[in-house]
Amino acid sequence: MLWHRVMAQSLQADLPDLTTRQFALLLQVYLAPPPHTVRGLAEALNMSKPAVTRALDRLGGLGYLRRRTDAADRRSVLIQRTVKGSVFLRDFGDMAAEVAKEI
Amino acid sequence: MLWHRVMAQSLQADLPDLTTRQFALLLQVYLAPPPHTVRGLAEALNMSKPAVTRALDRLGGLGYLRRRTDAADRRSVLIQRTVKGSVFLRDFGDMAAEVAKEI
DNA sequence: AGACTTCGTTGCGCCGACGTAACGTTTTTT
DNA sequence: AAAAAACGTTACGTCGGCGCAACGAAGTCT
Repeated sequence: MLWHRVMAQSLQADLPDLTTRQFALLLQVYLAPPPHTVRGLAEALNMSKPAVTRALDRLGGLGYLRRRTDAADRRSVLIQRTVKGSVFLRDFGDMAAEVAKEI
Repeated sequence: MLWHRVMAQSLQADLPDLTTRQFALLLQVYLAPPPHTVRGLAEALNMSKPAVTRALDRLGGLGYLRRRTDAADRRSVLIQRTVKGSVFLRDFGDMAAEVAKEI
């Protein structure tokens, strides 16, 4: 019910409209233990590597996470969390909690 | 945490990948008081009418809701719930509840 | 009855995300 | 040192959803 209100309001406010994959990727980075690489994320979420790359472009552009080349293996890119992403997910978690309460 | 697992599993299993708008529309139909018309949904969710029409095509194709021409005003189309849609949202609600518990 | 309004849908061009394949860079193997 | 492999990105064509505009069908007004 509140979830519904938040989604409706999210559309009304023209908030960032994330794809299912983009959202799943965000959750994976924040809720699964690091380190996170492009390849690892692609396997975990059954996405192609290019799809992960583009989702990272999008989420990075929104400031929800950051890329960082691995010092130990310069081929790899490590995905890191950001304050802005944490806030975004915190808000979403609160919403889910209130939804659960009303059911 | 469980939400995250479900989304990840949803991708793994190639479950229907709903747009934010499609999902919001589904929630609106199931959680807001009827009757639901195309125009009403468009206003409530800040979507254009064609967007609503096509979202209904998609969700109807999945069996998550049904169209029904209004007997009183044959111009209007009433959007109705289905068992399949109820089950889908029930599962999603359970997921949200467990997410909330783990936080 | 005829003009006008309202409802949902369809046609059109556009933009974003997708997967496959190819690429440059870095590391590992022999 | 040369060859092979691994990592992430980019190029390319395709598909789906979007908004705007136009349409047919149905109801309302005078």
